[in-house]
Amino acid sequence: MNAAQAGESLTRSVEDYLKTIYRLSDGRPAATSEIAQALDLSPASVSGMIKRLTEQRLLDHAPYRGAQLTEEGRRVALRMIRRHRLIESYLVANLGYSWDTVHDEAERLEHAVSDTLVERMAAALGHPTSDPHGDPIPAADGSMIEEDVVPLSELPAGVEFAIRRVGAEDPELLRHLADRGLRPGVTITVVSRQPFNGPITIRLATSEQVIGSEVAHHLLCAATEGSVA
Amino acid sequence: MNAAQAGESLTRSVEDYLKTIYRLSDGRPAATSEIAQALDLSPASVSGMIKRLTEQRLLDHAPYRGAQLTEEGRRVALRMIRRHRLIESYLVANLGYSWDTVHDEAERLEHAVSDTLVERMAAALGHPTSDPHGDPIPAADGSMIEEDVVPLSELPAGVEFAIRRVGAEDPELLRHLADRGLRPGVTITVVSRQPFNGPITIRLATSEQVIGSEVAHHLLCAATEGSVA
DNA sequence: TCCAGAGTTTAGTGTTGCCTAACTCTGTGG
DNA sequence: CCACAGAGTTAGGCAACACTAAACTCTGGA
Repeated sequence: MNAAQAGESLTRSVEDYLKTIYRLSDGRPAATSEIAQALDLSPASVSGMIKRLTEQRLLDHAPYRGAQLTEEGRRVALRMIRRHRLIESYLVANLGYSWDTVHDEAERLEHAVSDTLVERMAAALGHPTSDPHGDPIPAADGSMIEEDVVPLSELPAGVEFAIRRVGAEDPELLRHLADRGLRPGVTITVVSRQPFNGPITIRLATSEQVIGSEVAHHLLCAATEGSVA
Repeated sequence: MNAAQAGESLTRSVEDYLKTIYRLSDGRPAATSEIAQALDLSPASVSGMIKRLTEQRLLDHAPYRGAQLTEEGRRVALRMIRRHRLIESYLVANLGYSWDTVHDEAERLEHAVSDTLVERMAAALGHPTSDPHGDPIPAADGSMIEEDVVPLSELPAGVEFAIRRVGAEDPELLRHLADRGLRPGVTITVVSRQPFNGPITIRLATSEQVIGSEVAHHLLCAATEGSVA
């Protein structure tokens, strides 16, 4: 018997740790210092929590080797991500939030909503598969389809692509992008690119834009249906 | 400078204490044991919290004499009650909740939502003044109009009244009432009443019902427009 | 291969908020 | 008018989580 299956509610802290470790682990274990930085805590605090979570079988941990989610830990993390993204979607669709302001609200609500409420919101939205930033919403069973995407900064010129996801939370950046019509679903073509990470010129349906490479990094794209496979 | 004005967030516990003490105080201070019973905590824990809240100027407390909200404490309590009732209203109106299931969900959400979200929900509902149970929703400035009501158990026979509020949280009782069409807004007339707290017969628009005095206690009524003042 | 610095863990504290056990106060009945 | 039941408080613990300071371990470069 483990904590989550026993229906014991995990604390907000625990949920945040697991979510963060999920985000940081890309196959490899997450380093203590990485986690500390992401959560704005001291490494010592993280070390302590890692120990507790390892005892609860939510993490696997070898000292000095970083931490990795167990199957159960991953389950919890994906549940939190599902909640977060569905809440963001709901707030944008029904309560007048814009994509640059939903994050903080969802961050708090994700720890408070019941499964029932999450599923009601999902149903009200027609069971969406991605959130306002284009990030995929894990299914209730924990499965998630991660589309292959390429940062706009690495796109070849002259080929049509669609923006799929915007990998950013910073409200200012998000507003900057929204002002320029750069959102998931929008079709773009790189016209030209300057060397040394210089600005990139792209064509949208009705305009041309010049954007910096920093910004272009956050625009994750995939080939459109119509383009060459 | 006090805690709430400084924008420091109060803990969930503190918010619950203040809300409970508001509910229990009817002019008089709330007894430690009353609070303990309401929150399902030991009297010792409550004593400790009362001390801390008194230091924070959220309560006035004379040892062995119970606790009372300060102006600031009342402000916090009313804010929580506003949140709770608006959340309940929103969930019932927009997310398929029924009045017997909303309480627990609202109980958790009220601590997590931002003022922005609460006000968006209020706006989406058209700024309602009462929740699904008929309880008045405090205004954003903390003002609340408490209508004078009389329990159905004490109503005179033969005069038309309207159910205004249902003073109960118990889901079973709420379902029992809903099944019989006994909700806020419904017009009723007491037909007869048996002595010794016996059952009461009431007439509704299209039916007659016999209800126990226990249940009748929770149905809070007021004279209808049309009836004699 | 060794060692310096980066990274990690341990040790010791503080806060919140809960508990039980033991004590103290209050008010009422005899 | 005083003792005693019961309400209220204090004392002492514990668990979760955070911190700083100090000790330890790992690794890469000379």
